[in-house]
This record gives sequence, C-alpha cells and structure tokens, in this order.
Amino acid sequence: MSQYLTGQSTRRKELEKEKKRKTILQAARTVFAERGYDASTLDDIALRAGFAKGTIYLYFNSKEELFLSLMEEEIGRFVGIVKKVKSAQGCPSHRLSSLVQEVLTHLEAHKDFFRIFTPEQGGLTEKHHPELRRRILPKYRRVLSLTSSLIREGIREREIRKSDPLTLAHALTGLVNAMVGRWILEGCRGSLMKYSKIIVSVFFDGVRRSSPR
Amino acid sequence: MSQYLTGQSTRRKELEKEKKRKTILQAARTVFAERGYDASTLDDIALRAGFAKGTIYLYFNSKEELFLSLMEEEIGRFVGIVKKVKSAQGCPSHRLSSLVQEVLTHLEAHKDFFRIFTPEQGGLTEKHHPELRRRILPKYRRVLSLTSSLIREGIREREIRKSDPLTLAHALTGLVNAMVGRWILEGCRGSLMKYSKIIVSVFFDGVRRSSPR
Amino acid sequence: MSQYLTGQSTRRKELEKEKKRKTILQAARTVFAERGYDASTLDDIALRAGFAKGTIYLYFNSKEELFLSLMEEEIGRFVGIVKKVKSAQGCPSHRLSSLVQEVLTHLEAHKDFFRIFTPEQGGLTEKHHPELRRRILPKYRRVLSLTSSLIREGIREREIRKSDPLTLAHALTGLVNAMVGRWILEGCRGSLMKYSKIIVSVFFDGVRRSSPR
Amino acid sequence: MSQYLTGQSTRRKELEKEKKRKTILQAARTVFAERGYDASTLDDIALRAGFAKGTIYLYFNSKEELFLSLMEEEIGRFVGIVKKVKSAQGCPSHRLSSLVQEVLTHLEAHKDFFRIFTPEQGGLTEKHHPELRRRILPKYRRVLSLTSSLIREGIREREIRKSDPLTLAHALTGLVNAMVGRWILEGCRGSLMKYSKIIVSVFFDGVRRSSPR
DNA sequence: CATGAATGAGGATTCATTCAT
DNA sequence: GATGAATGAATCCTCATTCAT
Repeated sequence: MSQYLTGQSTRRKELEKEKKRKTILQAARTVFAERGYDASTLDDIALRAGFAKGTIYLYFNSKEELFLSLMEEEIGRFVGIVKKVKSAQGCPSHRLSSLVQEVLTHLEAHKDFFRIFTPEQGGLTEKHHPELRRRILPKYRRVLSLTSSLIREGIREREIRKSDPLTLAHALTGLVNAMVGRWILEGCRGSLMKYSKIIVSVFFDGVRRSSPR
Repeated sequence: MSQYLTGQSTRRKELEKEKKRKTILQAARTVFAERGYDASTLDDIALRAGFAKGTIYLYFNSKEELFLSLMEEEIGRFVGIVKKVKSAQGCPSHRLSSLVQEVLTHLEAHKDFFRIFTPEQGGLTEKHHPELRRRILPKYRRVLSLTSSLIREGIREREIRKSDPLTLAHALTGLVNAMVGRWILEGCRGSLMKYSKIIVSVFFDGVRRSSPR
Repeated sequence: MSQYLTGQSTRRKELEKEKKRKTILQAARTVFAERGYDASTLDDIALRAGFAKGTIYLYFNSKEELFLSLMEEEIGRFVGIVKKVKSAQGCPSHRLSSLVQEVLTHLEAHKDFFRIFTPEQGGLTEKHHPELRRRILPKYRRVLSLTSSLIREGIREREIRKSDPLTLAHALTGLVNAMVGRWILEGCRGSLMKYSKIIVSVFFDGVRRSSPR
Repeated sequence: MSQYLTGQSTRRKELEKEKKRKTILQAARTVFAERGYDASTLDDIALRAGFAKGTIYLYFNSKEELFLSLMEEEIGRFVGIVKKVKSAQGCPSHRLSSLVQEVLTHLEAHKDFFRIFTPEQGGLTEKHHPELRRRILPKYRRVLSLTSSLIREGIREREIRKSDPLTLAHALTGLVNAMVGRWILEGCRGSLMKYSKIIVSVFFDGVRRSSPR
C-alpha cells in the first residue's frame, strides 16, 4: 500500500463517488420535474437512480438538500449561459438575441425541468418551504442580474432606450417563459427555436404596426 | 308557519350556506396560495375558515373539488375582466392598455393567488395531478383565447402588425406575469400599477432606442 | 280542548309515532341487510326512511339500539313461527316439516335479512360489540330452545331417536341455513321452497341408500 | 463476499421476510376473527404483530390484500384437508366420516377464525365489499365442490342415495357449521370432537327412530 | 460503503352523535 | 317534534428518515 497507490485509489474513489452523485441528481431532476417538489418521493428517485433509498442519504442530507443541489446546478447552467454570451463578441443587442437562442436551446433539451425552474413554479412557497426559497432566490436573482448588466451595456451603447435594466431583464425573461410555456402547453410541437424570432422582435420593436410611409 | 315565512327561512338558509361556502373558499384561497396545492392541508383550511375539518366536506366533496371550485372562480374573474375590456369603447390598443391596468389592479388585490394562477405555478403536474390539470387548463386557455381575439381586432384595424394573435397574447401575459413576479420578489413595494406603463410600452414599441434624428 | 279530545289526539300521536318508528325500522332492515352492521350508516338509513338523520335519535337512542330493536323484531318473528307450529295439530315430525316450510317461506320473503340473522353472520363479535351480542344471543337461543322442545315431543312420541334435543335443533337449523346459504350463493334462482324436501328427508332419514332387499 | 455467502444471506433474508409475513398474518387472523373485517384496524393488527403500522404495508398493499391473503391461506387449508381425505383409502362413507373429524380437529385448533370463514360470516356484503366477495367466493366454492365429488363417489358406490351431490355437500357443511356454532355459543366446553358422531349419524341416517322389531 | 426494513408522524376522508333553530 | 349543519375522533395509507446488517 504505497502512498502512491493509496492516492490513486482515493482519487478513483472520489471520481466514483462524484459519478454516483451525478446519477442521483439526474434521477432527481427527472422526478422533481415530473411531479414537483412535494409530490416527489425519495422512493421514486432511488428507483430511477438504481440505488437503494438509504444510499441517497450518503450523498445528500435530506430531500431538501438534494433539491437545492439540483437547483444550484440547474441555475448554474443559466448563469454559465449568460456569462458566456456576455463575454462573446458583437453588439449588445446581438448578444441578447444570442442569449434568447441559447436559452431556448437549453430549455428545449431540458424542458422537463422548466416547470420547476423558478421558485414559484417549483411550488415552493414562503410559508411551506421558506428555507428552500431563501437559498434558491439569490441564485435566481443572479441570472436576472447578469442579464440586466448585458442590457445595461445596450443602453450605454444607445441600442436600448433608457430604462431600468433589471426591469427589462425581467421583461425579456417573461417573454421567454411565456413562449416556452405556450410550447409546452401545446404539446412541444416543433422546435422551441421557432419562437426565438418573435421573442426578439417583440422585445426590441414591440408589436405595433410600423406606420407606413 | 305560513308558506311565506317558510320561503323566507329557506331563502335565508341558502344565503347563509352560500356565505359559509364563500368563507371556506376564501380560507382555501389563502392557504393554497401560501403553500401550493399539495402542501395545503384541510386542517389548515378548516382552521383558517373557523370550521371543523369535517364541515368542509359538507360544502366540497374533496380537496380536489375545493381547489377546482377556487380555480374556476379565480379564472372566471380574469375572464370577466377580459370580456369587460373587450366590449368597452376605444381602439384595440387602448383597450389592451386598459386590460393590463385592470389585470394589475386585480392582481394587486389578489396577489396571494397569483402564484397558483397557472396550472404550472400551482404545482400541478401531469404525472401527479392529471385530472386537476385536465379540468383547469381549458379555463386558463379561455383567458388567453379572449385576449388573443382582442389582439386580432388590433391587427384588423392595423394597429398591430400581422402576427399570430395567440402568440402575442402569450407574450403580453408573459410580460404582465414577469412584472408581477418581480414586484412580489421585491416584497410588493409600492403599487403594482407602476409597472403598467413599462409593460404597455415594451409590448407595443419594444425596448429599442428610437433612432435619433 | 276537552280531555276526551286531548286523549284522542294523544292516541293519534302515539299511532303516528309508532308508524314512523316502523318506517325507520324497515329502512334500517334493508340497509343493515345490505351492508352489515358496521358498514351501515345512519345517513343511509335516514335517507331510505325519508327522515332527517337527527330524527332517528328521537326514536332510537343510538345505532346500537336501532339494530337491537330490529333484531328483536326479526327474531321475534321466528319465535312466533315456531310457537304457531308447535301448537298446531299433527304429529311432531309433521309439525317439524311444517316448521321447515314456514321458515323457508319467511326467509324467502326476507332473504336480505338472512345474512344478519345470526349474531355471527351479522358481523357482531364478542370483542367489538359485546353489548350487542349479550342482548341478542338470548333471543337467538330462545328460537333454538323452542325448536328443541318440539323435537323433545318427537322423542317422547318415539318418532325421533333418543338424543339431545337441543343438539338436534341446532342440526336442523344448520341444514336450513345451509340450504338458504346455497340458494343465495347461487343467485336466488327458483323458489327457496324447493329445498324443503331435501332438508326434511336428510334430517329424518339421512343420506344413506336404504339397503335393497 | 463470495457468491455462496451472498446466496446464503439472500436466502436467510427471504426466510426472515417470510417469517415476518407469517407473524403479520397470524396477528391479522386473530384480529379479524375477533372483530370482523370492517371493525378491525391496522393499528390493532400492527400492535398485535409487534410492528409499526407502516410496516404492514411492506408486506401487504392494503387492508383488503391482507384479508384476502389470509382467506386464501385459510380456505387453502380446508382444500388441503378435503384433498387429503379424498385420496385416502377406504369406502366413501368412511372417508366422509374422516373428513368430518379432520375438519372438526382443524376448527377446534382455529376456532377464532371460524366466524369469518364464510364470506357471509366475515361480514362482507355484496354492496359494501363486492371486490372482496368476488375474490373469496370461488375459493369457498372450491371446498364445497371437492366435498361434493367425494359424495358423488359415495353415490356411485351405492352407499349414498341418488341426490344432487353439491346439495348434500352443503347439507354436510351446514351440519358441521351448526355444531361448531353451538360449541362456540356454549363457550367451547369440552372437545369439539364430541360432535363428530352426531354429525355423521344425522347425515347418514337421520334422526328418525328406527322402527322397533 | 450500500442496503432496505422499520418507523411513526401526518393527511384526506367518514360518520355517529349533538344541538340550535 | 323535526331538522340537518357542525363536530372531531377514528381510520387507512404515505413517506422522509434512521439504522442494523
């Protein structure tokens, strides 16, 4: 048992452990998305993950922690997307269009998770799950904050009219969510991407018929 | 004694009963809004209504029926608002502005209920509550459908550019929801009405800075 | 308001009351027979009787009392039948045959009640309804006791072999119950009376093939 | 470690599980027998079995399933008895006598269960427990059917007079039940076996006094 | 580490009984 | 007397969490 070997095996074990954690998170994602937080059971999750119920507790302290880890990961992906787009090349409005497309691409691939993306939609209420909300909201706000700073760039570069950037970030998010909601409501027919154009055009130019000249 | 009196007392009883039904519905509204469907208990509702648990069952057959009645009533109010605005005077875009204001006014007064207004937000999933969803979705669609027909008027009268009216109805709804969501997220500071202008202006004209002359 | 008139109206009221009592008992009979003691609800009984639930308590102190009154009445009919047959003319074995026929006639007309005729069949157990059992069993025994005294006559008159009359009464009752049970099990096809002959012949002569000479 | 050991431990676990299942069934038998189906609670059963309430559900899906499993097992014992006796040596009437004795022996050892042996006695009604009845009746019929085929043998061998065998099977069963019922009614004094002779003699030869020579 | 049996608090629902009208 | 609304104890079943193996 040289230190070297021990080190290696420790390393392998850690990787192994990380892999199992991911397996459980993936199972949890599916189940939570299907049933919402309260209606999801650890039995369901364990079954889908292919582990025993007790095993989940080796990786997560409670149902709440599991959900929280999941939300952190999920929202983290959005943070990643916004950050990537923000640091890309091009003018702010172009990058905002890219953001819409990237987000739609992501949501299409993870549509099950959409319904629990926001704290509200996850069915988490202030009264019943205050702790969960307290820990998720900041992450959620971070996405909006990053988006708003991209909008702020647009304002600075005179592509977007002067207005509270955070408010506009909420507006853009609202348009995206509305389209995704509609797409799901109508059975996910076609690609979600088809809504990209209308989102961007309504956001930038509104719905008013441009007066004929 | 006399038929007259009997009639009166029957009448009074019915009113009494209707009043109690309303009391229960109001309690249910608060509790469901606070905790979502699954996490709400009939104990909570009964306690808040000031009745014994069993009493609820004299007015509603089950938790599901109670929730459904509530949703019917709530969504019915939105239907009422849209219908009223639709039949009002004025050009379509003006009436759409009014719609936004009316809806904001309503939501400000019923903010607790906002989070369970849509089936998604109510935490009702296809897997876990298919029946509830099946019965609520049509009502929800009705609101969007009515809104879209107002938008269609705007298109016909060349105030709104040619585009799928239902899609635009979803877009407008998304903007409203986003602003209400933000307002709640930030602690309901100030009047919700302050968002009316930004919703309408983004919806009609977008966020693009009008090119300087 | 002469005393006379008062007396008359008191009398009428009593008759009225007795009639309502009967109505309730009849409804109870049907419901108890259909569902057994525990599964029968006062709601069911009230509904069938056409009275309000509370009204039942004006005539019977409790569900238990109601059931007890019913059983008393029902078993009383059997007592009546046995007494009538006992005091009829004819030799004991002939009267026992008549008893079988009378009982079958009665059960055919009251087949719903058969399944709760005996304390066992009514689902009343020593542990769960000791009081009910304590009060019903003596009445039930009375029927058997009366039957056994008819059998005793038969023994005295040398029509029936010397044997414990009560045991033979149980045996006869067992044969009758078995045939009624079979009749019900097979859907009450045909008249119950068709089993009269086999009951009597097995009871008196057994099933052995008489050795040919 | 080794497959062998794993196999062994799996085996042991299964045995363990089977044993606990039996424990629960035994507790259920006692409780159901004491109180009937409806009045028995899972709390009672769990308490008597020495498990927590929830544990019962690891072994049986519902109260209904538990009761059904119990009835299957119990009626299965009767089927076993009849089959064993049927295939024994000796003439049919001798085997029928043995059957009576075996059944009495069994019932004496399981007297608690007697009162819920038949669907009627279990307090299961068509209206209130149609599903339970539907699943138990066939098993109950099987016992009678097997008995009747033994009687048919007796007829074929001219020991029993020509008569519908199923009817005679019901008759024999009725005699047995009557005697057991009496024994229980009188407090289970003495051995149930003492009734064996009278059952057999009434069944074969009836109660008529053989004419003096 | 992994398991899954066991736990028991908690929730929807029913129903005998009471009581104000 | 008659009513039926109200009560709340009781019951079946679920599920997050623990722990012995």
